Amino acid sequence: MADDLDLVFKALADPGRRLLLDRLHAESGQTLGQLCALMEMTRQAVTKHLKLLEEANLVAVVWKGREKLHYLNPVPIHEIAERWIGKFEKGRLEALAELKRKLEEKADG
Amino acid sequence: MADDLDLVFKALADPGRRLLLDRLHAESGQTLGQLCALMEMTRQAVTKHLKLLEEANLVAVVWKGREKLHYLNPVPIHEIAERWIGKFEKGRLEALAELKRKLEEKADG
DNA sequence: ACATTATGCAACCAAATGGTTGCCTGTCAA
DNA sequence: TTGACAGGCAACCATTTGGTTGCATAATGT
Repeated sequence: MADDLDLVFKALADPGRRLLLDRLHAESGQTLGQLCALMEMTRQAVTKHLKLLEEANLVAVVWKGREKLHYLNPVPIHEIAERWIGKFEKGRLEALAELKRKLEEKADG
Repeated sequence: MADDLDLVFKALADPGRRLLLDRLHAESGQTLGQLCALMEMTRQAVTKHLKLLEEANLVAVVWKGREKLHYLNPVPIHEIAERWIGKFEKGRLEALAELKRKLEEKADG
């Protein structure tokens, strides 16, 4: 059960990795060293997080000499929004209304 | 770092839990027993998954006699879409264009 | 040429995760 | 009133996760 969608969800499940995506969104093309400066952990730990992001296709890497430049790939996040979240956004207000109704029924007895 | 957003992302990181949300989206008010029927694991394991979904506020529970009824709460998913994914959707095409450009530069040398 | 910089790779570790089994409790129906 | 049904709780287990340290290697600047 490690399909593409699952890799993306798992990659997004860590606050450190979400921070990395935030930083790459703010400024693309950052080196590993630059990204490490923001993360309170060793370079090797950051590398592991970036590896998961790459495997989920959320980040693409371009080597330039001895430097590893990182770029955000917006496609997987878009697909999650479209294919998965969109499904729940449809009928959202109805679901919310039913939830409220059921919670009130409980209160009534 | 276990704020609300993080709880939701972590809850969504498991395919079994996403399936539970799918099923509750399709038919709300299901009992634990009904939900267990779909999951190839013990009732106790399903209970643990549902607990995480409840803690993330993705699922609300109403007891009816000896049965535990589960309802989808669409609010957290909506907030993730608005507050987090929306940020990346903005400027999505620009990011994609830059990514392509950088990948081509690499190919050129 | 050589020291420094940027990074990779592997072994190791603690804690969290995802599952199990076994047993207990409360509710319903015959 | 008693048995079956719906579910809770706790202990336990294997694997994964998220981090570390130590060492190796390739590119760069002086």
